Amino acid sequence: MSTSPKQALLKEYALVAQALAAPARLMLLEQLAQTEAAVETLARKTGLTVANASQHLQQLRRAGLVTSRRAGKAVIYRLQDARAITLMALLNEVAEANLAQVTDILDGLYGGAPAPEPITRADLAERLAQGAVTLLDIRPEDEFAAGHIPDARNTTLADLDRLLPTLDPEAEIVAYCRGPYCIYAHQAVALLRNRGFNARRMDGGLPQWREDGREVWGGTQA
Amino acid sequence: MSTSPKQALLKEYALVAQALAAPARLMLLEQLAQTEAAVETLARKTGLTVANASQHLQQLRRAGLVTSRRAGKAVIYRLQDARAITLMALLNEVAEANLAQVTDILDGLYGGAPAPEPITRADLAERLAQGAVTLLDIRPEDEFAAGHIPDARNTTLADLDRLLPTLDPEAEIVAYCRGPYCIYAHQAVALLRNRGFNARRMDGGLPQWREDGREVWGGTQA
DNA sequence: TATTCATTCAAGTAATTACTTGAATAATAA
DNA sequence: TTATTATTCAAGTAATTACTTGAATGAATA
Repeated sequence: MSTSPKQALLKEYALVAQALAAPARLMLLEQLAQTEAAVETLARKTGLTVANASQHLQQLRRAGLVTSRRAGKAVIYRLQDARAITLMALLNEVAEANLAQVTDILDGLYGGAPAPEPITRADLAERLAQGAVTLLDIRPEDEFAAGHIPDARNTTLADLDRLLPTLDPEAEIVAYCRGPYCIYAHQAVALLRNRGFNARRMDGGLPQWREDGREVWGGTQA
Repeated sequence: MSTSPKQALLKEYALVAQALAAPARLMLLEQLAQTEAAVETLARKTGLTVANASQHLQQLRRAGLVTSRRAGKAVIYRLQDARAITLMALLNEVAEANLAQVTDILDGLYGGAPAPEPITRADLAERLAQGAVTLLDIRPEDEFAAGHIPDARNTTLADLDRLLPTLDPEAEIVAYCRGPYCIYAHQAVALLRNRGFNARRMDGGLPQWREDGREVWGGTQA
């Protein structure tokens, strides 16, 4: 009886925010926003040790953001609350709008030039329907396989050079990757613009496209 | 050059989440969502020491959520990014949806009965237009003066008893306070229902009503 | 049953965080 | 100028956090 209900509630809300307050956990959530996955997979993708990833995932679970189930020897984690995606996007928006460091880093990806405005998902959907864009999915093959925007071509950054000769120099190119934290799409756009292509980034990534309720090809995520 | 751009960006996003990850700072933000205020005022309202409040406010400023300006001897803090209000509401939603402790505490406010469903702001606006509801603003007088929902009557919890005889026992009563973290409205509704009144809580508080773009009376907040 | 593999637990360390106290700064008023 | 008031700064302490390492658990396979 030492804490008031108000104090107790605030502590719970802070617990949710706390879960989002470490780079390691943001990486894990970004990964889980693509598709559910086992601990070992998540650890490998994020560069964390397995024990460390496990502990972070448990913290996310305590905050109600993810759940887990056993599948044989493995434990599969998945997003429990879709609001996690919205929360992550908001953190990104607040940081981009108010923190000079963030715009500096993003400009740095374009060699110091200001980052070009992204195309909105609504505009992209329209231009895709007209067949007016070449869409590139800059994520590892397994994430592409687990779900991607219709008609997107999958390539990693490393393989992008090889793809260049097959791209129409006149066409509009749009690149996307995991979401607002992912810099692959930025890097792809920077490279393409350097080679004279008309390239832009999609605002957000696949999780946001999915959240919009738009069509997704591949995968079986509920 | 020891950190990649990705790492650096994640650290900034985590900084924003970190700002929300302490009960003290959530209280300050809740207060700032009512109206801008000086450090001493915020410290008094939240029960923090002045030095401690000042330090928390500086942390919120570093995260880009608030700004400050000098006004004579005082320093006035105010919300810098309206997304802070959305973020706080989302933390509340995630916690209510997924953390058993939270529903337990909320039910506790009603003596163990499940917390009654709140009325949405849209529904409330409609019923207010019909003159079909008595609306109670359960916040301190100064916050009411700084802005409130049209036609609301201001009362503190302590004074509610005295107000009871003037309330129509047949009328529908709606109570609201500071926002999703504020429990005054819960407590007022619990008391009113105990006395046989037909009372409900409004979903969210004044900041959410304002965010909706609805009319607000009093105050001069931009 | 014993072995293997994936995950979690437990203990330890270094770093960070919240809060306190008292002094320093900044603007106003006497 | 000196005094007053509001805020910030600086230093110290206790508590918490992230990460590592190695052992323990749980489920599947040989």
